Amino acid sequence: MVGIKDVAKAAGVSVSTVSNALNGRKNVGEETRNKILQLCEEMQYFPNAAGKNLKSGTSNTILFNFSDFDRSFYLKIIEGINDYANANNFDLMICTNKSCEKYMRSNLTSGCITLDVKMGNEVMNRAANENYPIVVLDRVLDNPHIKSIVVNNYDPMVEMLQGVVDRGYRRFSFLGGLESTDDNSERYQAFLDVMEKNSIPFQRRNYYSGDYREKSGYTAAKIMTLSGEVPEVIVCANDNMAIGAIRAFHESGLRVPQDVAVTGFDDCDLAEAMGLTTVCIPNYERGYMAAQSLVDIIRGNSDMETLKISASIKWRKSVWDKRPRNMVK
Amino acid sequence: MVGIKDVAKAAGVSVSTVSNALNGRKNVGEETRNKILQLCEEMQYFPNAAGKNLKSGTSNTILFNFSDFDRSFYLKIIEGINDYANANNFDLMICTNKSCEKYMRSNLTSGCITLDVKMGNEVMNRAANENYPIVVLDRVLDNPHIKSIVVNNYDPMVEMLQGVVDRGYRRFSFLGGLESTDDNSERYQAFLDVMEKNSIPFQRRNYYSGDYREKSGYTAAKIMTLSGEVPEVIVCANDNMAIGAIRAFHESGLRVPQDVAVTGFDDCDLAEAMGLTTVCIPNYERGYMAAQSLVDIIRGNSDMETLKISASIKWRKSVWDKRPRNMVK
DNA sequence: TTGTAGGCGTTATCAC
DNA sequence: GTGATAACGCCTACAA
Repeated sequence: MVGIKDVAKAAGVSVSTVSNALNGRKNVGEETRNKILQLCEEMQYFPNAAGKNLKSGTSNTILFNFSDFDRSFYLKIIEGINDYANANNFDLMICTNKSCEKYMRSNLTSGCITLDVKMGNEVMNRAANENYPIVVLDRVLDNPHIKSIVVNNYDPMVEMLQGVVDRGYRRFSFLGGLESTDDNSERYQAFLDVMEKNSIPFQRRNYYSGDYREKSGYTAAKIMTLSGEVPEVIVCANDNMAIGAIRAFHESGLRVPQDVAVTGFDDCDLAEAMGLTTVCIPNYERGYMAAQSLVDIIRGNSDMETLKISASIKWRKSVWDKRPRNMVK
Repeated sequence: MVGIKDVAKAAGVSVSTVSNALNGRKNVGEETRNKILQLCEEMQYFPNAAGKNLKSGTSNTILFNFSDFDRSFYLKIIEGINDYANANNFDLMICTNKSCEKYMRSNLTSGCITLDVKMGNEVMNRAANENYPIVVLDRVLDNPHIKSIVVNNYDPMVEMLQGVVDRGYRRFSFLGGLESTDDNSERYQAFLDVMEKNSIPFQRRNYYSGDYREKSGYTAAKIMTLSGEVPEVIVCANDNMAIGAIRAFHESGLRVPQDVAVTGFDDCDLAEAMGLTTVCIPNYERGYMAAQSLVDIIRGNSDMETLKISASIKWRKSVWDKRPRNMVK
């Protein structure tokens, strides 16, 4: 590995002159600078990030952390982050839960965006400080150096479910996601409130527990069909589980929506193709805004208020209108 | 930021003793060790990766580089890499093209896996050496420190297209991907060879240029419909473009496969849902094998032979059997 | 305009 | 068992 020292020796100057030349400082003679730059080229010198960061303590790099490879919208979020970062001269580094703390707590990065159920609150609270801001998605933390960006789950869920009720559905089941997540609580609360508002009785045994993954939706739906407890509509806490459920119903010979309707949440790629009625979360924009917030904070413009972003409803064929005059459609 | 030095001061010992204690060396007294460990806990000490790497020159970390957020199979590849890395005590760090060279050339990582059309060969050739191996997917490079893992495009493409011919199709169009890629050349060559073998004339004007993205497939299909040059079947160099084409055909009122059949390549998530006939690349396994190869090389077991992995065909409803007796189906 | 020296956080070597 | 001390590659006063 060729370092600044080797270049200095080759150029017959000191290391500081090389450093100055490379960093575009003006206290270097025209001739010297050219010679150094040319040598760097020839010798294939490349600055070592470790050494650089260690000294300067600054990196212009943002870290993104995730650990769930099942949900393709992560790519959209990364794309949003990447676009904002690139446009603002920040580098992007991505890691999974396992090595996240390592990169947060070593001036290799200037701040972190995290969207990872496996990431513990303690880890974030330990890492965040006035020099290291964190933006967390889908979770609200009470820490002056951590900004939250959450989706407004409640309102669109209420709106969608009221629409389902209005279309004539009465017998509901709910398929929940990870119960430790705020997302799941809010979506479930919205569900309960709509039930109550419309005086539709709901029994806890019609709540099925899932983990947001397709397989858990599949399993839940299998259980329903085997036990003969298939509802008129199954409301899922996310699309993946809804898709798993649809697959299970199809395998059991049940038609969606004729025999059972299904709703999701997220609007993932597959949702459109499968005709799933769902709530659309603007993921690219979420990533972009997260990066924007983080860079703002790094630059000292600290708005740490929780940001709530809104979502919209996509009506598709997994729910139809049960009311008589529309049956034909 | 609390460092080893602060802990040493608090414990009333020297920095070397703290370092020794933390790294589990046996030349530290039982009592001293306990006191140090407890202090680290209390003071929330966390080792700084930059300092560590700078000194040790080793990192047990593998780098993955990609830049295309349009293709969801990247998540599967990442998952494969992550699983192998975790199981073998390697950390995973992911970056996009922009900052890749920085992380390759600064002992923060021990090797790199790259799958990125934007990554230039020169960059890889500069970075790879006996201490820094690279595994590159979908590209073959002539460099003793770079191992290639490629998909056998040719054989499954020939097999699939022969099947299409056997089903009675004769008027073909080909929708190509980025022409600089080996993948595209091989897939196209397979196409040409099947045409020739079956004495089906193919004119170059029925080759449409795309860039692997959905939009380019959409555009190409729009052009076909508008110019009235819709073939019996359109063979696409990947799924994304095939999906774009299907969308365009549907918008123009054409049915798939009744009015026009479509084939893809990749077997992305959407392919199954949309019923696209395609070639299935085992992505999780690809990622896993790439990580395995890289770790092997890092550990000195250097098999640098190009690895060719095979793919399988998925017959779905975007191609049906045109021959009379099966028309009904 | 250029060079010297100290330090960023860590580990390794070698005295004690 | 423990502690100085010198590196690793780079940057930045400050001195020349």
